[in-house]
Amino acid sequence: MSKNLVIVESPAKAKTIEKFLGKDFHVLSSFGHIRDLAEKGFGIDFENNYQPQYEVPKDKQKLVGDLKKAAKESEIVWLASDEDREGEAISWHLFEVLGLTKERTKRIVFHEITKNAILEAIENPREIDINLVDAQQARRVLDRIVGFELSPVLWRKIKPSLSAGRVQSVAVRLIVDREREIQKFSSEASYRVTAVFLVTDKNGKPVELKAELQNRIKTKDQALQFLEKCKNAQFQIENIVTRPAKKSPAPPFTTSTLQQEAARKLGYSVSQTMIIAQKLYEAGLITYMRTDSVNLSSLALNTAKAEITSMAGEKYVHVRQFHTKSKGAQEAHEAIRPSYMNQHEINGTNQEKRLYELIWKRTIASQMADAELEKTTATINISTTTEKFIANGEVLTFDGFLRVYMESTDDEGEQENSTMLPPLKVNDNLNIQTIVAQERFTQKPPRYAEASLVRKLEELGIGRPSTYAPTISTIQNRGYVEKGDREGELRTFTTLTLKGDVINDAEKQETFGSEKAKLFPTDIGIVVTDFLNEYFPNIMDYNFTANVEKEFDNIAEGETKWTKTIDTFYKQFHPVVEASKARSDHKVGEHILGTDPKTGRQVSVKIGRFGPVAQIGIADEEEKPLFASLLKNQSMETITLEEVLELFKLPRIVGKFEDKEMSVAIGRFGPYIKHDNKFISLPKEEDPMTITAETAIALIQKKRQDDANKVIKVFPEDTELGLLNGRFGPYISYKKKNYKIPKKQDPALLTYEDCIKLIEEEDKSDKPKKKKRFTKK
DNA sequence: CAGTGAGCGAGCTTCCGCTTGACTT
Repeated sequence: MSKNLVIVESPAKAKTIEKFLGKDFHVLSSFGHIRDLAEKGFGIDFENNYQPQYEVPKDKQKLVGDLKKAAKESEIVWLASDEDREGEAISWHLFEVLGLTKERTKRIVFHEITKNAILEAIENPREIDINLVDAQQARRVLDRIVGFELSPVLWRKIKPSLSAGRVQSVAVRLIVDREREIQKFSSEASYRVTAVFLVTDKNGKPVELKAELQNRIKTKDQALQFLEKCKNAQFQIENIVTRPAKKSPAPPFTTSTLQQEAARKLGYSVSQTMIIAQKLYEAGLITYMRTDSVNLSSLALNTAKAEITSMAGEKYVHVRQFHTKSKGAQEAHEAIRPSYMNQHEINGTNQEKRLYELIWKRTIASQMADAELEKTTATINISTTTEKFIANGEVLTFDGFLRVYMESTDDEGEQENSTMLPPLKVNDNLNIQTIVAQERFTQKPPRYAEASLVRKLEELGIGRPSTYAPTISTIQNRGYVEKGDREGELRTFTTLTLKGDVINDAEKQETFGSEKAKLFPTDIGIVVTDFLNEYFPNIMDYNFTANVEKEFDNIAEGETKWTKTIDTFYKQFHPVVEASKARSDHKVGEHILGTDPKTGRQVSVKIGRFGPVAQIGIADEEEKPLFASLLKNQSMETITLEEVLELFKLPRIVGKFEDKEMSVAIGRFGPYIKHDNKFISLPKEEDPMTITAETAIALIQKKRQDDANKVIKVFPEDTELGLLNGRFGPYISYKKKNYKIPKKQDPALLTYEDCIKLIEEEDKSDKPKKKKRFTKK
């Protein structure tokens, strides 16, 4: 055994570091935190000054045992977890759990995985910073209190299994607030006026010069008046200004900017990006992918410089060190960059290749020279009015970093590619070709996509690089938010065209506002957010995290005791929770739409056990109430009495087939036909209210056909056993459980005995399943 | 995997941040 044991957080890091340190050092990994508050209950002793009750979780016990053993066999244990609040706490937990002593324990930190950085860290050990650890304990305990006090209130008031927390509830609020902004938004029209002139280029050939009127025009009448004025006007170049301009490269990637760019340029979801990046990291191709730092190691800077020089020449090099702007950044790691700058591309899946290329380009570009431009603005005078046309031109005089990388933006605004202007002189008279006044509308604020929500959270200092992707998943899994598309709407707009002496007035149509893979709040999300906003405005405040972070900083500085901070918070927070529980009115979010004209009973909507539900009658009445789930595209906020009454027209009998009734209804998975106790989903284009018996029969027969194709083989020995074709290829179905078939095996050749063998093998290897924690559907 | 939602009551759900696998419908 080695004399020295080094413990880091990540196994990939351990492998790299071991190479730098040589034989006397053995490097192991803690795989993140090794201890946490007790899983059940609060895990906090409220009677005893908020003493945390820590436990080693089941899946960490073996690891902790191994670490203990390794520590015992080593002379010195080097705790090398990250240099941030969480990392310090990990070191402290290791110290406590492994039973280490101060004499033979050293705490070291490094921000980059380079040999020099690590050797230097070994030269400069320190002790565990208990103040920083306390700041982490405060963070942990606060999050537990907020989450575990609020969630049960939601179970009681709205629906079981819901959740609330410092991060997720604010994330949902952002989406709900944005949705309301969009609803409130009314777009304003104005006229954008563009002119096309004919001028001659260097060779005497006619070319077009496009220019835009300085200000937009408010109304159609005014636009017409303007065009009238232009009919007999002279157009003359009044002024030409040319000025140099620069574009600078974006900083290298952090977790959040990588997620944004991968979404924009490659169309990856936030979690997809992280999974692919993890692969690249484990293969040693990139640095750590969960980071808030834009910092690059000096090694990286030097090798990037060399790479750019050999690729493009020294002129293209501009070494920069960027600085993190985001709130609450802890900068324990480098920016995300390629491990080796001279590796332009990699082997791997297509997705891995593309993500790597993106990271490589962004990193290299960040160390390249600014792009240089020459911007030209020509002002064009109109003889009959004081208004001016402006023509903009742009010439790239030096491409600089643009040679490898251009950052994308979320703006879908009307951007015109600026190009070079033809040669112009002041006082030149211009030949007008057309002037077009086109009606344009102000745009609704866009809904958040996954990545733009992450950007907003980061901006507010809410959440950490390691939690962005899980948070996005959580709010979708809880049913607060749904990712979806919205089809664009059609609208007409007016285009006025002046050509010669004639003004043409035309109406055209365009679609607008279509959105893809955006986050929409559900009724549950809206009701939960409204409820939390009402009772817990402090927690829901966009600045709540930033405010408590200041408190944590004070603890880290040793100015405040962490239990004092928690005590102050809890004494204020807990009574509010109790008060919200005591509220004895009906379900939160319930509202009454009117009365059923047939029975005179009350019609209302609320969040039920299975989501939004409409109800006729109330529970206390002698006659039981009737219920019907809202449709996917309906919202509790906007649904009308008429629409609700429609819902109760189902189930509807559409006719008979083979002497059995066919009925249509809407279930958990959408509209379906029920016939002979079998269920058949309706395709999207069929409306359950209008579907005919003929169509229904056709669907039933199609379903029978499909089912027949599904079966590869059945066995006379046992009717419960079947070989079937499924979404993931052939499989064995037995007693309602599914079993795999080995890939190389031809399923058609399997005998009854083969199948039973496969089933027994798989049942045997079925390990006791872990609690479903992340993958709950 | 499917028409649920009363009422009774037991027992469960839940947070955020560090880390990787295991796991397949």
